[in-house]
Amino acid sequence: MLDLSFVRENLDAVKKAMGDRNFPADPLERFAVLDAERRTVIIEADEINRKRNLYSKEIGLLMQSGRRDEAATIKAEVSGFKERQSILESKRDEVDAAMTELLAGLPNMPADDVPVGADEAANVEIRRWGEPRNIDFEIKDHVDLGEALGIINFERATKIAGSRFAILNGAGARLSRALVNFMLDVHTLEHGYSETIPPLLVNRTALFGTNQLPKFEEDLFHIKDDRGFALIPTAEVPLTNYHAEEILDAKELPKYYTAYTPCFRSEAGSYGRDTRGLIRQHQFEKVELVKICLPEESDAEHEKLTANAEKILQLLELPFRTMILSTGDMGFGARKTYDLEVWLPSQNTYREISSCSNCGDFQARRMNLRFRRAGGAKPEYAHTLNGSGLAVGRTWLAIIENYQQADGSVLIPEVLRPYMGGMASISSN
RNA sequence: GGAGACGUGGCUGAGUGGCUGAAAGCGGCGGUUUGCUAAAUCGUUGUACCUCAAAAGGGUACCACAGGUUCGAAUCCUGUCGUCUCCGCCA
Repeated sequence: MLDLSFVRENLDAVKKAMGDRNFPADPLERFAVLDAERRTVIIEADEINRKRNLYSKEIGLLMQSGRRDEAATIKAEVSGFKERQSILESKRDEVDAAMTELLAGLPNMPADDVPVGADEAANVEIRRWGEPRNIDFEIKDHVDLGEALGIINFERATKIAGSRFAILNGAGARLSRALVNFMLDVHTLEHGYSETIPPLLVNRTALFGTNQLPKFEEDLFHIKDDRGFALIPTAEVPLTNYHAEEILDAKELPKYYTAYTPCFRSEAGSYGRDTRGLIRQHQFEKVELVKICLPEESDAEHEKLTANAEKILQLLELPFRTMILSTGDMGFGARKTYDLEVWLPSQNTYREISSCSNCGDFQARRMNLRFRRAGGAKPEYAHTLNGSGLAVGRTWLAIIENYQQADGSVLIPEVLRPYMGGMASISSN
């Protein structure tokens, strides 16, 4: 969420940012009016409260000195305030709620070095790692390969749950488990992240904190329960909210958290897209990276976090490229995002496998996550970052496709073999 | 699921209708003392919003959260959420 006085003082810059993001700026047309209205109401409400407090104090004093008649006179007078007071209170609530709604509905300001552009076509490649393998036989995709190997099953998943679900079997399930363990080991043992097993159901407050609410309600699976639970769409939600409403000591920062969790997304509005295979599922596995850090360190931490995710692809020897997303393609809460895209032979292109974002203080303000520098300094909002390290399902299919052999078998990347009990390839016999 | 207790500032913990934004202690910050450290001692120390060109100053709100009673609520009432103890059940 953007700061009220920031928006007030930088209205034109905010409008421009909304435009760059392809975001309708019309909510901002209301801003100045609403802001003025809000202040008018606050001034009048505070003033009437001040008078009431003054009179009430006087009544107390009169009562104590036994002058009950005088007290009663003033009492009668103050009673007259009640109606006006309650009108002002409700007006104030109304205006405050409208302002919060307006601000909570605005996306983050893009960082200065984010390319301006309408959509993903304006994303800029900043580096590339590895060479796509030259495959001199007919390339199959992971669905054909996996089904032939008996390690993935879409039909039965559809029978049990529906479309956009998959079942992994045997070596396929084990490969997924191996990937999770491998990723967590690298991030905890080499990159310094603290492993966490968070709740998979979260409340609405947490969802507001990481900006799934109020705008992206329909992307979530909601639990039929009066506590307002939803299934997490990403472990970013529980990990980032971990320190919500806290004031951390600056010395404790940065904090690095990682978690493996299933993630659940309704994929409302993506009906025609990626219907084949494992790319876009209602339920998928992900190892998430989250950092909470000082404002002046977030850019450097963002680079490091992105490098941490890239490291996994390098160790797995999967070719990828790193993109910086344009203003039009960036997520709601991000001020800057790097996407990692892995090479998929079947699509002859690179596809997103990780998204690493610096959210600045945008989420911290929503969840009141602050820190305090040495001594009696005022609390400040921390910066939050998140990234996939990596999406396990997409890594799984990238391995199947990139490591496919002419006979339909699939080699296991060297680093994963210890996690697979020494298995060197998956084949149908 | 049943019964009971509780929820106060960075922390511990007083406070059962007005003089309480809140005692006291710890911690933090500043001063004095000190060769340094430690100790002692004095002062200071919540957050948000409004007002103000700014600062100073002034004001309002906040004692889990949301309502209510009252001229006046941390304190009384109702609901919600959470924590603890005992019983039951369970991975």
